Amino acid sequence: MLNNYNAEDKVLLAVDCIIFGFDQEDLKILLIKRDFEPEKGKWSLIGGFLKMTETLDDAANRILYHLTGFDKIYMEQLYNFSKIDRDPAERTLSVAYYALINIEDHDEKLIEQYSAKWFSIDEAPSLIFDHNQMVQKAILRLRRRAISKPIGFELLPEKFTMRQLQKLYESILDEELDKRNFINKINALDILVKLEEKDMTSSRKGSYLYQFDKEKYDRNVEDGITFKI
Amino acid sequence: MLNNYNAEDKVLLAVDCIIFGFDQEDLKILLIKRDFEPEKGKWSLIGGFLKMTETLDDAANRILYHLTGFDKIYMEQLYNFSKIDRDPAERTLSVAYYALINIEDHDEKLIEQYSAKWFSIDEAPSLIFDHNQMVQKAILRLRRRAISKPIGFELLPEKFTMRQLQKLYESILDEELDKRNFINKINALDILVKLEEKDMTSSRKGSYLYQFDKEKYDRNVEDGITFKI
DNA sequence: GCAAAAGTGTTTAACTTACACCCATGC
DNA sequence: GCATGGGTGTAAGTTAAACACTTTTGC
Repeated sequence: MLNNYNAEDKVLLAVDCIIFGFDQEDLKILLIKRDFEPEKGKWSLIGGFLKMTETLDDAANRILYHLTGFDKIYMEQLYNFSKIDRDPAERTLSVAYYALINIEDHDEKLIEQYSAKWFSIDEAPSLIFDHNQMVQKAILRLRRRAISKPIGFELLPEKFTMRQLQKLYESILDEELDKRNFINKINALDILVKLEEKDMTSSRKGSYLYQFDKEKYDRNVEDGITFKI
Repeated sequence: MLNNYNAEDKVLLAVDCIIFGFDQEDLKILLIKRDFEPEKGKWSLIGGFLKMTETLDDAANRILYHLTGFDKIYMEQLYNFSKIDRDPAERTLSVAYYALINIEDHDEKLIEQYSAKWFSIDEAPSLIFDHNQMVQKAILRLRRRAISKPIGFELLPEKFTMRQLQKLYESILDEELDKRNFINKINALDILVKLEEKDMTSSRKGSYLYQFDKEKYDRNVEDGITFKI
């Protein structure tokens, strides 16, 4: 270990974002067509480079804001990828972040402008560099989060039906869940408010809308109390 | 997002290691007295800077090897800390790794040479920069790992008693466990071999020694099958 | 009236927890 | 013979899993 910082190597540090969305059917990720070399024209995660004056969280937020027009998105640092030649152009490390956004909220113009597109997880194209690996790791992390705390409301509209919530969990976990057991578990958590309103778009009978209640959540789920879907 | 790598900022990237050990009583971490500025003379995690020619895992291994004389240690990347002024001398990011080593195996000479010392988790001194935060995060991660897979054999000698294993888990989780329930759960995993030998140092009756069986482990626990202590 | 999705409880099985006594040995 | 830590099983409680029928309403 040296005591002279000047003698040390400096590196380029990228931040790449796995942006998850949900369209009431499938879990999706937002990808862009890369418009510069290397690998121009191929699909890629959205990313950018860390600036001297920002933290990694700042950088991830900045990058996301540029593409989607939103800040205050749920976001979490995933892993630092550091294979020597992961970027053929130059030695670059990349810190992957994953983010959850409500697919209906984003600004379509911005997305067009960046040639971005939503892909279902299983239909996503092959990506540049180690981005496929990043996505895989992000899915696993999301899955682990999802079974231990009620994450994922960020992926739904403000008001949603139980069925939508269940479908979201099914697509995150990639398995079917029992309707009654699911509802019982969610209700046991006591973190939602049932509204008077019904959603009439998906059935003749209509289904009650629910809303996530942050206060209830903090009261009932904080302190790392976990549940199991 | 720019398309010219040269215009981007480069940063110093440190790797800091939280080294866990276990002395049959307490969970410990290995700290060093820093012998250079800034913060010379204060306690710190062991660390170093990433070199152009190595991955983060390489760097963490190199740093650990220098201090302990061991390679092939269990190690896992924890998080990338990036607060702007975390190092007052210069903008530096740090990727924290945590490692588990058998406290009896390490090379004491090397440790003396670096003025390193083992501290019980609750008696550790205040550390430089954001190193306390790193340690906290590492403990939480270790705890989460410990309850979901039988990690931690790296912290024990090759042959160990059930009591030792239980004490290790108790010190990781910072709670007392029931002796019978613990043994039943561990046995249910079927990943240990019970030896004929007994350890006579801790009681007159002596207690059977066990050994971790990698093959059994792979056969019975692989595929992310988790358990709960 | 019928198709399509919504809503609702109970029984069974699995797992987790709590708990207390005898054993072997060295001194 | 007694003090010390080692070893062992069961019953009760809790949690998770499996399961099917009725309701509403637009067409």
